[in-house]
Amino acid sequence: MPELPEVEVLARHLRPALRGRTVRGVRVNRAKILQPTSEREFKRALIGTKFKTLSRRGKYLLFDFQTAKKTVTVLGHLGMTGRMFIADKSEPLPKHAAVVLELDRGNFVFEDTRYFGRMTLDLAAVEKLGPEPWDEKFTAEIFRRELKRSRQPIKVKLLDQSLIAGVGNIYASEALFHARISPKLAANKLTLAQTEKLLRCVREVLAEAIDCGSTIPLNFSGGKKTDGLFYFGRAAGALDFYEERLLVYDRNGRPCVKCGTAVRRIVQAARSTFFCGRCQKV
DNA sequence: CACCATGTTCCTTG
DNA sequence: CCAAGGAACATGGT
Repeated sequence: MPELPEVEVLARHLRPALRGRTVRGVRVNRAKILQPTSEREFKRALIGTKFKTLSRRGKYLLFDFQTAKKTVTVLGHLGMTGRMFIADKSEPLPKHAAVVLELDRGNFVFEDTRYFGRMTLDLAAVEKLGPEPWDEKFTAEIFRRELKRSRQPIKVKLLDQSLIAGVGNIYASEALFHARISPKLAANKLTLAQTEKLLRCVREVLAEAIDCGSTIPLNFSGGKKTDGLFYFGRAAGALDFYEERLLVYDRNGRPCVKCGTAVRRIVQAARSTFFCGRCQKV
């Protein structure tokens, strides 16, 4: 479930659920998820600590746990299929529960079928991130200056987390559609006006997704497939609510909502891109 | 069997 | 040194 909006919504749900909780024990079913932190190191650092705060940076979650002496920060990333939720201790763990924090009340479960996610004490990844989309210092001028250095298609650059943090494959296509810019346009060819518009659209698309997700009472504790997958309504077979919000993503061959032309799917940097060849000319 | 999937990192090539 | 492309990671859905 992982792009910036989903991670932000998850953080908002987890924060109150973790408030005041203490870590009594830690279970690791997939040590790979912790690397480069070792299982022993991870357990020793966390057992006995108390949850303090949770923040988001790009698609990463930063959990602060506290002992009398110091703060321990855990970096979480959902990869492609990761989910995090608080479950009653009586509930059976899902098949791919990678890490479980046994709390004084309930379990914090990190489940990830493909195990691409992370739960680690190594914070190096966040230091490589570019600015948050809403960072006021991240102006269109600065954005454009960075884009000038690359001839890669703009869609591919939007996925570069060191350029701007949090945009993923779905919202990259969506933002470009909103901005009426072709995903194939070379990054260094964007005009300042286009760059301004794109930055505005990235912000709008992400903000809208956060709003939308935040209004939904996610049930993270259940085993249902749809839990937490709020933007994947179609694949999860539910919520047409979402379907309407994604205007091009995963809509290959279906009519563009603005002009009726069939939405196209192309492959860029080994990832699907969806766009309208008529609305997104340049 | 084939192909697809919300992400990141590492390796190679130029 | 950098940019760019592709494979790898691991599992499941269609």
